Amino acid sequence: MNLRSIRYFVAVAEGLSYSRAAEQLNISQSAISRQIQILEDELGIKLFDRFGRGVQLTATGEELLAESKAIVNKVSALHEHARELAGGIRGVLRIGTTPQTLESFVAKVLNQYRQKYPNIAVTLIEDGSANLISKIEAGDVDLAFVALPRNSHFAKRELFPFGALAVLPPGHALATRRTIEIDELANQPLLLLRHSFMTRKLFDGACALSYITPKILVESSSPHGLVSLANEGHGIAIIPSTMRLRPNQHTAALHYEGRQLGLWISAIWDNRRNVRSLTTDFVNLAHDFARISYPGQNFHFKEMFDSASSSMAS
Amino acid sequence: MNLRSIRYFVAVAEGLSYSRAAEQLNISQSAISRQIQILEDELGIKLFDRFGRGVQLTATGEELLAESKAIVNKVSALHEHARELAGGIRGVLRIGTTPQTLESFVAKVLNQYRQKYPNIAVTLIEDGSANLISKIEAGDVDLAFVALPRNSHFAKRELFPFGALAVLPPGHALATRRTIEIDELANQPLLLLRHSFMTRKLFDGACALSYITPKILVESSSPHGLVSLANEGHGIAIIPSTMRLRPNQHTAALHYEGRQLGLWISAIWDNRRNVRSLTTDFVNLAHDFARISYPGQNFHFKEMFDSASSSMAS
DNA sequence: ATGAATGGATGCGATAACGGCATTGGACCT
DNA sequence: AGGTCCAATGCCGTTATCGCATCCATTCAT
Repeated sequence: MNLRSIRYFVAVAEGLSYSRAAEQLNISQSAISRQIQILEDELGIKLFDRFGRGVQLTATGEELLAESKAIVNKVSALHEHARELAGGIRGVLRIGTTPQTLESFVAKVLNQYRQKYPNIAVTLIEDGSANLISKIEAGDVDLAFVALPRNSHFAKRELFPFGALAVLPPGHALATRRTIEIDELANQPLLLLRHSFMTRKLFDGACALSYITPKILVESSSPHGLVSLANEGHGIAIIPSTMRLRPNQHTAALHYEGRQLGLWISAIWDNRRNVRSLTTDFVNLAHDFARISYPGQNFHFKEMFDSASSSMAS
Repeated sequence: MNLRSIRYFVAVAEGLSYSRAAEQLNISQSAISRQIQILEDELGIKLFDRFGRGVQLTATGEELLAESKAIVNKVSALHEHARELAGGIRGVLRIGTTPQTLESFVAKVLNQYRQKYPNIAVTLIEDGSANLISKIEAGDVDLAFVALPRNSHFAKRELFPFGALAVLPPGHALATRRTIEIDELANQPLLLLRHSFMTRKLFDGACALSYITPKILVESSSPHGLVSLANEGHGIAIIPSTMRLRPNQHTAALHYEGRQLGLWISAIWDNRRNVRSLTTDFVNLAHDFARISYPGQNFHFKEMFDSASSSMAS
């Protein structure tokens, strides 16, 4: 069964004439005649009664007409839908982020994006970095915002740096410093995030490389909680620079061997898959946004930001 | 846009493999590959991501899959529906009859028909003979039961004779007769049906040919009413032999020049149109039914019945 | 009644669509 | 590295489809 014959059938049934239908479809009348015959043979049914003057739908033809119209319409709808998707006019964009990045960055970009492309439904999936990378791999999300390991094969675009900050209790010996070396924290009571946080991974990595075993006082999933504890003098909190803090909150950047302990947050996606314009649009928007403002930009990362290129590497 | 490519797309999407889909559809893998490419080009959309190992639906492909499946299913349904219609398993049969024929004959045949073909919906259209013939002409009904004029070009099958009966008041001079010639009614007060009734038309025709102007006492649309009036002695009622009467009701057959005044009730249809098996089935049933019993068969029409052929003339 | 006009059917040849086979090329596994 | 799996592609035969011209039946007008 062919769509062409169904289309012709509907055209003829609506115009009640082979010739008219042919004209309307910009084909010859013989083509119509043949296709209708093919359809009739295939279905084993007479669709039209032929008179000298014109044709007329049979009772069975009448019954099948509604269904046929529906099919033709459905196909048109499919085509239209596809065209919209191709133009990125409509669709679903699935974005994965960590809760922190969502709050501090993605949410703002998303606002702009929604204004610019109101017909695109964005689905946000919150998860840890590692899980997000799996989701990219599996195709469950189109795009993720994570700090990417260096050996990853995904396409990425670096957006902004984030680093580990130390929040020092008021009056602490290090409270006046703007930067702190990892070694200096060796014997300090520490307030740390859980292992699922990229900040914690960075910190653990630096400790391991420095042969330091940190004194962990508290391990929490709440950066804000750690900051409170620090302010009350319980210890030094290690938090991501992307956190939104009180303006007068004193912090120091964590360094390892004189270099800022941090990574680039990137938009990453899978170039082996079809990359839609929806996706690149979002990435571009995020990139432009990060050039102007990004979370934690007041925390001395200018040099990191300037040094790194932001290219569409694969 | 071609149905074939949509089918292939669905098959691949469900099996998540070109080769598997090809095997399932009994075609080569290359055919699949091409059709998917054609579809992708046509829609301007990537439907699958190609990896070294297999393929995977893109997000857009996912979105279009549901619609595509729906289309494939709709087409299957159409095909199935058509197949049923072709086999006469299902469908709508539109039958036109006069109210009298309906009550006395068609209703009984219809009962049998419904038992035999329970899935066929029968629509009954009641109307006068002339209107029914127009409806056949226009294709508004598939089949009609009427007394057909001799010059009609429709296909017909003669079912049973019907004739004009005279109902005589008790004690009337002609009350013992079994047959009455038209001339004998010349000066009798008559109880007649309206002109829309075939019986009346026959009677009027015979009167005209006999140069008789009948004395019309009552003109009614109710045969039963006429019979009542006749029994009360108001005059002679002229009614169709198809009427159901009390067993002891005395009647005489009306003759014109020695011949029974009557016609054949036929099933008629338009052979220029597609004639479905539903229709011929009903005709055959009606014919078989009439061989065994028909309304008014106890009124001396055996010779008429035997003399006429019942062929599928066009 | 007869010829013109209308409208669908059909034979024929050109062409596009389609499928199969064999082969290529990339990714993955061992 | 070699083998395997799987999709892509070049080549070629087959089928589907179309347009043109023509035919045929019916209808309409003169």
